[in-house]
Amino acid sequence: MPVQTASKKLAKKNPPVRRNPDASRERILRAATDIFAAQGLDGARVDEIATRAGINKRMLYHYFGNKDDLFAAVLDELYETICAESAALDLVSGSPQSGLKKLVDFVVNFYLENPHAITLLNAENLHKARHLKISERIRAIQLPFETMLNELLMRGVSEGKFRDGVNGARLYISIVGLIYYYLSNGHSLSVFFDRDLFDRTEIAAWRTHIHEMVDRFVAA
Amino acid sequence: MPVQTASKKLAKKNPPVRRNPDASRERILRAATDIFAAQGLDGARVDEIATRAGINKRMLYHYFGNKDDLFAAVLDELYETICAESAALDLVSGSPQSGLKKLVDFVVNFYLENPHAITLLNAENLHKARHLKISERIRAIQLPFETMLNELLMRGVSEGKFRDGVNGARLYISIVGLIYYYLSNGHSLSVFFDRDLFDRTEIAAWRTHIHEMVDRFVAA
DNA sequence: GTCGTAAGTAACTATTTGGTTATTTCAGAC
DNA sequence: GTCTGAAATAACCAAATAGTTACTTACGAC
Repeated sequence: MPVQTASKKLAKKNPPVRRNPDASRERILRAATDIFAAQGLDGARVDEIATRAGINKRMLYHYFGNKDDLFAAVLDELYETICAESAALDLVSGSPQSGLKKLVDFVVNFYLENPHAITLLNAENLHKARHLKISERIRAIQLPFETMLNELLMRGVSEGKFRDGVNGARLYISIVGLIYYYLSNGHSLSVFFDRDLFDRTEIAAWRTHIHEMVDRFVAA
Repeated sequence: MPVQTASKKLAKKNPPVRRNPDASRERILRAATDIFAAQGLDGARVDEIATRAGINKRMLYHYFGNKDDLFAAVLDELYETICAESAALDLVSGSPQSGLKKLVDFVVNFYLENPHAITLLNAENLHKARHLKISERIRAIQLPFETMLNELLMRGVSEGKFRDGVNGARLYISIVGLIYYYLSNGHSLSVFFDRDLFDRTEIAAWRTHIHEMVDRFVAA
């Protein structure tokens, strides 16, 4: 109680307490993304998120309701990003082979540049993707991407470059799986295989490896 | 709760309180495996593990020290199992192709039959595999497996079945990655691709898909 | 038999943690 | 100008939770 007199009394040394709802919301989301990614949903601490965001914890509840909904907001943003960036890819200009290369590089780059994504998606799947279930919007963005990929494959077939019968969805899951597992379980794998899989050259070699696998899989 | 009053009151109706240290330890480990797998390291509750194991929480601390060490024990058993079962594979009898098929089926079956493994390994890698770091023993068991796999590949090359230059470790990581990611992120993926990837026929198709990818990757 | 040790139990505690209450203050609408 | 609702803060709370204490009891060695 006696402490408050200071903030109440003098406007002199009082910091103006600038308001900025959008920025506050954004900073909470950024902090939550970092900390949920680093510690998981259960490992993350609301107080730590608030501190990292540099806001009062009460604001976090003000903007996001509760911890679980905050996590859902983080996830939603991630899903949105993945879908939007996938859909924004141009796979049709150029040859089918170069289109496929572009897709592989995009996926590899995405998970290399967004290490958050992996641990967040793991946390989400540990909880059986319960935050995703609702979103019809996701599906709406995802569909064009699937269509585009299948068209790419069909064009490859008609041009005699790809074999027939390759399923687009499965190919996509394979590409993601190859980079995702490598990064997600890289710590274990590095011990098992006695080398640092996060080393630059090792990662570069893995990228080449994925390209090879994909090329050979679709080759006519 | 009301049942326990019996044990407190009279020695007459008192159940003898049979001792069985090995069984107790084992039950704790089983319960811990289940619950760590379902909730993660941070999500799991020590009380819940104790209850599930049907023992007093104090015993858990008696046998395993603390929560983290219990998790380490669970992980250690898992690593041991994976390495032992991998090393026990016989990849040399039969043709190189059938040896490789056997390996793929083993890996796929292992993760299908041990769904625990995936969430446990994810929990471990969220913590940067800090429970694995020590174990030289793991590496000692893993090495023969690597050697066996490389020999299989070399034999395939010399028999003109496989192409040259395929790296055993990378091939293995690819195989695991393909089934692991599919199962680990199946909940998200099922929504994205609007079908139930955990359906029996869907899983069977995925197994075939992995076989195809591997075959085409190593083919001469 | 008896005795020391390990197995087992119930009740407790210090702390952490998600979430609230009570209150103040800024900023834009009118 | 002033008024109202949203933005912001500090202090608080109840429940949950990892880990303990103090004690009892079975069991095998001798």
